[in-house]
Amino acid sequence: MPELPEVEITRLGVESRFVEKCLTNIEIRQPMLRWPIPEAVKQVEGLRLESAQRRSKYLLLNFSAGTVMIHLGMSGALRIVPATSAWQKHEHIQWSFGDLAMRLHDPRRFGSVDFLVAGTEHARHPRLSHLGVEPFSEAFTAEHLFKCSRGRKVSVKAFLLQGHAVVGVGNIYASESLFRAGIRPGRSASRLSRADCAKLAEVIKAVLREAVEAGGSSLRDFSGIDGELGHFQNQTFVYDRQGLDCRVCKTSVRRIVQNQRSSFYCPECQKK
DNA sequence: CAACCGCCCTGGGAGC
DNA sequence: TGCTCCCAGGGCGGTT
Repeated sequence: MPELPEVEITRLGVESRFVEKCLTNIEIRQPMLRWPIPEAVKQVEGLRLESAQRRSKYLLLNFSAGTVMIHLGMSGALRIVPATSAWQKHEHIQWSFGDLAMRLHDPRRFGSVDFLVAGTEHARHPRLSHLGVEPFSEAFTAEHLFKCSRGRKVSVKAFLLQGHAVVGVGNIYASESLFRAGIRPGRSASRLSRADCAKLAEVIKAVLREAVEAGGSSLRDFSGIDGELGHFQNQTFVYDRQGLDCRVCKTSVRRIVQNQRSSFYCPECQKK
């Protein structure tokens, strides 16, 4: 399930392989993903990939004519393949850089491919304009989290997932961060103290950084562009561990459902 | 605006 | 063995 660390792993892979290379061909096999892939993505054919950026969970591939914006949804991954190799099931689009190509593999097709014409600021794109701050940026502080959570009656878990305050924290890393901060997922965001926010900001950065170092989480579908699996899922404290002993205090980990989504927590370690 | 819910999609697992 | 049902969940759109 691609969250920020998985997208970052993918970005690093694309950057190391294809930046400065010429995108020789684009082939769309399944134009209908989350939204239809716009014809305009073809405009970058024949151009050099200038840089690979990430904003939230979006991968931004910059060319002189514009930016290709890729979202991996919840089952997407980019794969490196020889440009002429046979299409595999669930591979929807191919970007060839000479003999080597990159394909989007996404069984559930919750991912998307969009195009931003050059000259439009990334931040002004409707999908990007309402996003919160990047967790690794200087703007992500305890005070920022505190301010954003004022008046927010939603649970702190839902608050983190919304991405209005900070982006990139999905279901796995929200549960893990709240565990490390000792905060129950069901607690109202509005009731977080300054100290809670300080702790939460600190552990979110740590969890995400550790996940990037672990190559991300490969629970079901995710792998890096060379097929390498992440191993963060083996070191989670609570995520997907309902009924198992808490790694810290041996209490049984609980699973609850919030906003139709699973949350995991230790009732002993998370009392706040 | 906030809160909430339904929907998109497929594979995998449980239960019968 | 195969069927049916349910679940995984990010993000958007509609409603209250």
